[in-house]
Amino acid sequence: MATDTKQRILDAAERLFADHGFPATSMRDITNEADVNLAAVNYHFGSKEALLIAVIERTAAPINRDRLERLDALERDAGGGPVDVEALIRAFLAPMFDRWSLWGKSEPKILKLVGRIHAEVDQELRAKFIRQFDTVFARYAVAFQRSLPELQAGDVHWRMLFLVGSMAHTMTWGASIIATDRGARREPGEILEALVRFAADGMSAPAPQGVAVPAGGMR
Amino acid sequence: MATDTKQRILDAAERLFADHGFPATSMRDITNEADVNLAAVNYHFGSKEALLIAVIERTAAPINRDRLERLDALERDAGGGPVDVEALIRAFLAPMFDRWSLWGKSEPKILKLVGRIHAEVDQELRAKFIRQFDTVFARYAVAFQRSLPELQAGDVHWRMLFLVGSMAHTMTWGASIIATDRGARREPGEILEALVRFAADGMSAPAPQGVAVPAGGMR
DNA sequence: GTCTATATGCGGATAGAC
DNA sequence: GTCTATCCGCATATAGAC
Repeated sequence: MATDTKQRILDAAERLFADHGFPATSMRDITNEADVNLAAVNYHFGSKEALLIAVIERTAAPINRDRLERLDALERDAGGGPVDVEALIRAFLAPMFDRWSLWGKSEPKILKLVGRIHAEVDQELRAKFIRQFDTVFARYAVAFQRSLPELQAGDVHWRMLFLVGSMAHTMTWGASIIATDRGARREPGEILEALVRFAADGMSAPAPQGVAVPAGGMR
Repeated sequence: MATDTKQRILDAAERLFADHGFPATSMRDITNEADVNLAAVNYHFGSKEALLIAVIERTAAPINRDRLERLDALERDAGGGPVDVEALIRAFLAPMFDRWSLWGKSEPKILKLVGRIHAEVDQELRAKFIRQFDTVFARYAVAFQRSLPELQAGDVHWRMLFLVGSMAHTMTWGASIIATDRGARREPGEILEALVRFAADGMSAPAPQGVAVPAGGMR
């Protein structure tokens, strides 16, 4: 069963990379967990790094495709006009939370891993598969700019960085918070809505006053 | 020069841990960078892990002390009443950004590392020095709850997670964005204010409607 | 396709001379 | 306190039998 072996390796790698990170996970860890032979990884994928890329591809690619499709739909409906900021944020975030929901009770390792990708991986390696994310980021940046015309492009970028940070951190640590913190138990859908609310108000906050204040406020 | 050797090891470790992460950085990398002997690390610190803790202590401890002092001051001024949310957020964030400013033009490796700590480090290791952060988090959670009484405690926790995520991500990736993205160049103080604005509006967003809505809004 | 056995190198840590 | 030399285990990767 060749495909089964490949799948089991991918599943195990996903779990372990998510829990311990890429550098801290050895191929022996992976092959033990997957209950396959050590040599199987190199046979099927070529190298540990190639395995990581395969894992990422399997998980991140559909999410990013989904993000772009939702953005397309929103822009089509808006007919060239600005899209509602909250809808924009939801379109960006929902593809990740949807997959969390799909996993039901079990921990969303996929997302923890995707969260890690944003935060952990070394710059050079990151660049290899962040290409697709950069495309998504750029498309959304344009859309946000159109919906928030009073903001400078740089301000939009920074606020999007804040948004991505909230998302990545939530994906990485959200599950363990749910596990430990009694009163903070929430369904993925509720967390999504909480984050959408938080980010929508943050994104729509008034633009920073430049150096040239119209006199009155300062001093 | 014994103390000099210790300092150089700490400086080099800080740089390398920040850039490549803890597991991916070898002691040989560190001692080469610091231009000291390989054995010096174990002589002065005992182990690689103990070195990481020493690095963290040197950087994170003052930041967290600062956070608590600012919170004390705010609560003293408020005389038992609720503290302004924006002031609360600024008190939490400013200690990190202040240190960024202190570094002037050079990259704030310290902060990138602190950002990584929140995102990368393995749960068990993390627990060792996150104690102090947990204290800070808990104190601020109480203060936020008092300032946002319409929110449930769990909602406050989640929003604080979003806030921490924005901060950590900004610390980890902010410098490289400044370096690459022309129009996004900002002073640390400006980024702080941008993040305060973003998070203050996010934190103060309306509470999520529970299941029992007073009829009228939905449908 | 899957296995065992092994090549080869890097990892953290230490012994012991100076 | 600082150095060299070295232990020893684990890392990735591969050769070659089945």
